[in-house]
Amino acid sequence: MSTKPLPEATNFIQSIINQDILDEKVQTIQTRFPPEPNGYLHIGHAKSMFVNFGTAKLYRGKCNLFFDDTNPSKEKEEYVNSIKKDIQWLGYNWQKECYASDFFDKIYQYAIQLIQMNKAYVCNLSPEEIKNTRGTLTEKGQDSPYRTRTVDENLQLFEEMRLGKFKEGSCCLRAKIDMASPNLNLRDPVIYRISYDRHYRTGNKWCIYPMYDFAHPICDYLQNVTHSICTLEFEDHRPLYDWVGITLNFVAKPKQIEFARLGMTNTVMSKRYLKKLVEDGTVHNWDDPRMPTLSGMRNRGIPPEAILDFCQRIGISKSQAECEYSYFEACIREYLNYHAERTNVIVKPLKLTITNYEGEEEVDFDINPMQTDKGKRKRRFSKTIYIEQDDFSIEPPPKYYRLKPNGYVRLKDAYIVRCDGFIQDKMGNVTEVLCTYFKESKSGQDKSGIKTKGVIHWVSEADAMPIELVQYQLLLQDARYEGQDFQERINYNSEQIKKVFAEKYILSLSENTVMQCLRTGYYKIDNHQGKLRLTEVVSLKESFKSK
RNA sequence: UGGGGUGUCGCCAAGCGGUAAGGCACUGGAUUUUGAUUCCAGCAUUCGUAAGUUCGAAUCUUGCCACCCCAGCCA
Repeated sequence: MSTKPLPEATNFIQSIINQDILDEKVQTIQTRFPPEPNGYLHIGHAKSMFVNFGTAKLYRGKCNLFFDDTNPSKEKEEYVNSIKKDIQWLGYNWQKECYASDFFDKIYQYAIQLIQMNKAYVCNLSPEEIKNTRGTLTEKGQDSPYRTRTVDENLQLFEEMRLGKFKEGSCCLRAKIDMASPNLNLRDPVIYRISYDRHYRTGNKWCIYPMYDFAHPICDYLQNVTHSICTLEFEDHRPLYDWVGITLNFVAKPKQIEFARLGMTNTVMSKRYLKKLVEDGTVHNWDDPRMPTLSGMRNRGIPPEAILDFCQRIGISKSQAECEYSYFEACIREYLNYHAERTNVIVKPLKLTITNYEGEEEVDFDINPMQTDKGKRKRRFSKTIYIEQDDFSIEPPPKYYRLKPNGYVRLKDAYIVRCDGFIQDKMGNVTEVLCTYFKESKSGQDKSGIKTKGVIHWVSEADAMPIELVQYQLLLQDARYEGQDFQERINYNSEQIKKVFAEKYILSLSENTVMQCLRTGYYKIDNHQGKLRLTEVVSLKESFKSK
């Protein structure tokens, strides 16, 4: 018996594992993260990774990456590559990289063993006939007429299935359990089926493929998995999972534990929908910044640490939960506020001329006010600068702290200015603001005595450079309870490309990706084909709220 | 409807018979050269509901109620 103290259980999974260790049922913990390579990973998978990799780490155990590739019609190499990339991006390392397809030979042997034990039979009922004889929720099913075939006959037929002598759907291998079971999964489930689709890894070597319910417990066992953690919808499958282990006499039986999958407001998580968005061209690809995929989030500038923090904070339970998106955003903001290097970007530029200023000087600003040891950066201040259009108003609403005619405002890290006038075009749009500055009000050495409530950011003409703005707007209605059609639920507006101004020195940063917190939004600035690009994803729902 | 689950603040979520943690959101107020951040303060006499056991129940028992999952040769 180990004297090592058990990790304190912070969720029900850990309580179960602690008990298993106390009961000496297990020593080292082995888990697995089991995606099917039929799409890209999304934030829901991040929760699964957090549970599987995180649990293994907590107990100083191991976690494998296991590709559940038993359905050749849906799986692709592209997906396994993206999955591996996304896991690494999140910061997890797997112990072994396994594939269900690596175990096909062994799974096949186990099927034969089952037949020899008279626990499985080849059934010639059509899929529709199987459906019709399965019974209903309230009525028991009927035994297949092929249930009583002899072991030798089953062995012979299964071999012929493997050799490709039968058509798809003409027969399958079924476990012989109980057609009267109240659990539908136990009514002689299909465990092997015929498919002539080419498998992306095994090619045409096989034309019979194990079903999830048969392959999964075997693969877990062969990987020495101690705790097979999956989502709630598999709870009904646990008796079947256990049946396989017991019937095949596994020495160490892995324990299946289920937890609630992640649900979030204002977005959809199901791969079916995400795939549809990609296929009908609503988004560019799986990694479009509007997608809730991990690669989409990466392109949107969401740091992996924030995703993991979110998974940590929402907790693991069995209640079907739907987290508010604002919880996730809080995690992102918290991380960015502490880590993001600040820079100044003017999205909608408005020229501001300081009429009584001549020449040029340098002013300092904190690279990150949360971490002053990161130092300061120099920026040029001059007669002509650009401010945000929103930071100037001719007819300001009450409590408007920013620049207005005859009003004062501080230019961050520089001087206080007063608005003396403005120039409009024929349409009445303000094209330029005229100001005077106060020499004694310089940041850090202010002797002017002027108090300003507002502070606005700016970019000087000398430092300004245009960058491409790629702005995606999305309006995601949470229509899960509204029963609307999918198309009505999700309306992605087309992107807008604009010119914005940023400061040149963001080019000189060692990393080409700079995160910035601007008010409550988040942006990503990167170097795209030699040009600076600002990516912004605006939730219309949120922006309505703020107005 | 048979089976399997879940019900603790608007949203997550601790609690596991001794008298309701925490986070998000929200609301006040203080500091502030990002209307950000930070900081204080407020926010469930009550744990789906009704009985019962107990000196004492969110925690145990029983009956109701609500919601989710299952009738793919998908995972």
